[in-house]
Amino acid sequence: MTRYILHGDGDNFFASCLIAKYPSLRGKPLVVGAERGMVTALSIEAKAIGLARGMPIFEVRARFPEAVILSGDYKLFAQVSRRMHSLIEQTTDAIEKYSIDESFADITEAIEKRRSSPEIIGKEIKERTFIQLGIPISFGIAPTKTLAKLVSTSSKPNGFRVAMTDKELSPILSEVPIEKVWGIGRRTAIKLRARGILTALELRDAPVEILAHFASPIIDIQKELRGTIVHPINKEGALQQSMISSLSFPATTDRTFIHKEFIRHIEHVCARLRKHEAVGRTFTIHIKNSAQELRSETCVLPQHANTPGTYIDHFERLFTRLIKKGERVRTTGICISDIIPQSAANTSLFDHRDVRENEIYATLDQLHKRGLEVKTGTGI
DNA sequence: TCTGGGGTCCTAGGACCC
DNA sequence: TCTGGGGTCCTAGGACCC
Repeated sequence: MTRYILHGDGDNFFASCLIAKYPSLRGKPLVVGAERGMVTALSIEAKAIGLARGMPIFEVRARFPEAVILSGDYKLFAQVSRRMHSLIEQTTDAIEKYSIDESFADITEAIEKRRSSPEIIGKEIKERTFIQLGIPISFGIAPTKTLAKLVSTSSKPNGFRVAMTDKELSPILSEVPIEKVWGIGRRTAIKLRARGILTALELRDAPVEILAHFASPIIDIQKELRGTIVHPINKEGALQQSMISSLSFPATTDRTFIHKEFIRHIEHVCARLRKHEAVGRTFTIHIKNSAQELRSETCVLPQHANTPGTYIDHFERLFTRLIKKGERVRTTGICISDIIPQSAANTSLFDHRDVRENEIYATLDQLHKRGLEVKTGTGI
């Protein structure tokens, strides 16, 4: 049975949030990203004068003195994001928060229950979010997530569009270059183009023989473009599969500094694990050097854990293997995966030190919750 | 000890997304 | 064009077991 899938996507989300909070910014060429030294978001006016994402901030200052340059306010963005999500949730609980400024929702039941239409229900959501949040969000309604994303994008800026039939969808798909289709990146686009597939419409209508040369994700995308759901709505609730912390700095060969950065990453991710009452087991550390090469080392812990001491024990071995003498390092990062709920971990296997460490960190987390700043060292 | 086949975990990296 | 931080999923070789 055909479903009505809604996709909501904030327009220039970071810039729009800041404009909603500081109305005096409205109409100005606003650039967000001062804290990273790089443009991460732009207002419409900033795009109009030729600014683009990824541009270094020093270049913006030099070439566009009229631009207003701000740092991102990630607490504000997260807050607006949560509200956007909960406003859609008033219509259906079959909702997936896909990213900070995007949500998918299945509004089929809402339409049936109220004997209504996708146009009416969708418009309601659109108006509700615009009035409550004061930021433009574009919405698209189509039979699958892949199609809904293309439809919402085609409706920008501040748009709303329903496209359920071939007749409605084909003209939209014919305007979409192949690399703009969700899941098709630069590499795959090159291969598809080599076989004469240039648009979303051409991918939808491509014969099986041609797609046989490609891996299954492409076949899935084609199904979605044809209106068959391959990627269902993922409701909230599941734990993340991995947690990452990484940070860049001016390239250095200072091993002590690099080491300290890693320890901070470990403490950071462990704190997040504990916040989610989760534990992880697969531990990867990575660096990027001045030649932009990315290298990593991985190990699997004997048991799941969420306190720094356990990770630091294994970290020393990985660190020695990873860092070459005299290498100029500009990014360090760690990733903890194989994440499961703490309750599902076999705590009876914890050794005594783990138990002790867990108690200590539980106390620290409690203090932290009460707003007391607690500085931890490098684990126990 | 080698020969063979099959399964699973570990590890490193790639491609893609926002 | 790889700027930057946080994610997902897939692949392929090697280790190790039966």
